Amino acid sequence: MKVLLVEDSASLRRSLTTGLKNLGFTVDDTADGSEALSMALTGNYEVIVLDIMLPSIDGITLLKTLRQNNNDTRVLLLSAKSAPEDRVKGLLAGADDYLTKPFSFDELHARLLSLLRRGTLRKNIDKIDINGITLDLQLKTLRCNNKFIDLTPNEYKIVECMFTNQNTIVTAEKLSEHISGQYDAVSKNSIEAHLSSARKKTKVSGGELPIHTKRGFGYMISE
Amino acid sequence: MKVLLVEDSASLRRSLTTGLKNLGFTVDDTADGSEALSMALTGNYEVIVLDIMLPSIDGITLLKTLRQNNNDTRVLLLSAKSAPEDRVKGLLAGADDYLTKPFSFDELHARLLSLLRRGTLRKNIDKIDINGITLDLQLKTLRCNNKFIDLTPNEYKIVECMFTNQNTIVTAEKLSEHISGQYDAVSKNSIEAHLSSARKKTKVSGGELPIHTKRGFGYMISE
DNA sequence: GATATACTTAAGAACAGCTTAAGATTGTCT
DNA sequence: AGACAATCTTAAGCTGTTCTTAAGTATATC
Repeated sequence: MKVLLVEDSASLRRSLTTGLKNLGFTVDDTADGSEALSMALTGNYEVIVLDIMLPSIDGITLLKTLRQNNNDTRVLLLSAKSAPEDRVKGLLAGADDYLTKPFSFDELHARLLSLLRRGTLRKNIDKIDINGITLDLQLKTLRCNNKFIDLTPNEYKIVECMFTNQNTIVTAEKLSEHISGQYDAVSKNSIEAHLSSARKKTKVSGGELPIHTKRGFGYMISE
Repeated sequence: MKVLLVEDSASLRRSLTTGLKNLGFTVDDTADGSEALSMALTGNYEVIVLDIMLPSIDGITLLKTLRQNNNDTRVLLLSAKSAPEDRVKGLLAGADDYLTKPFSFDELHARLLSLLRRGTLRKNIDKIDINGITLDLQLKTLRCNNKFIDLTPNEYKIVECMFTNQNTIVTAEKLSEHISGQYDAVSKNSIEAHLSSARKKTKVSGGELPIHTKRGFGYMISE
């Protein structure tokens, strides 16, 4: 698991490097912005931990340049600023997560793991295929045996949420939130009804929706 | 916003207490470790500011005990030592942040705010392996010899509680509370039945649950 | 070996999830 | 605005699973 650490404080850089190496990561590090950029573009890293304050090129500019070059390595920004507008600016520039100094090493570790776990990259993937059932995120449709399956908006959102969260248990509450944007706006029974309908439609087309019920816990797509 | 301040120096304790109260926090304070522990377990605090050097129980031990009791109140450690290994030790024991004496009051303030703001991420371990039996906290499942063992919700919760409290005797009452969230909602016999079933299921998969009965006291996972 | 404690099993009660259909809501078209 | 279609929500019945209880069996400790 290759990590690039870009941080200009020598002591912090050193302690993070050793900490991450102890956890089994392969770590390259640099203090310099322009060096970091060339490393990022060529080094094939899983994650970049990027400080905003840097000599030669600042972190935000570096990140933007990276994204303009269609590089979608996941980036975790480090910053001394905690103002919400800075956070927003960082995320708009294409950061995947944001951590404010001072932070605990454990928190950095936790966030790195969560970034690495996120199977799907931020950049526009447009199709997800699972066992011959294809979800087209652009066309908002499901395909199976070359037949298009028409889903209603809520049915689609349920399937989308499941397809983008493989190997994770997704609770009914989470699906509800994904549908409406608010907590608990859509009842559990309503979700059951939508899912039931979506399953039926795929069955009619000769397929089977790979969404499995983990009774008592939620739903899951595995493998 | 309730804060528990644990600090044995009377003058520092007094000045921090008044300072925090002026900032609008509700502050309880104590100089004694064992008193602090009982307060922490019952007082429902948002944050605990904890000095390491204390009479009766030291801060690290206190913190570990707290975490063993599944209490995940955020903890900011105070220490006179600045050596990185002390910092690491504190964070490993379950601290959320670490501050070295001497510190400015503004810095304490800033860190408290940052602790309160962030959703506690410390609990992000997702797998626990004991003697070849792996508990997956994400997938809510148990693995053994590469076979998945499906547990019912209550069986899972019992195993989870035991796996996250190694080297500690866990009473039936505690398991009951972990299952239901309330005191004494699930009978002892019911827990025995669930545990029996979980043990049977692992045996069928060719393994053995490492949960041992401490007759008269409760259950324990050792080593 | 007696006794208390823990384990196992089986049966009924309670519950979670699925399905269907009916009523409510929303949006669109004339 | 009113009518119509599509979609969403809710309720009710059904099924299979899980939980609890209780009675019988096993086991540790004295």
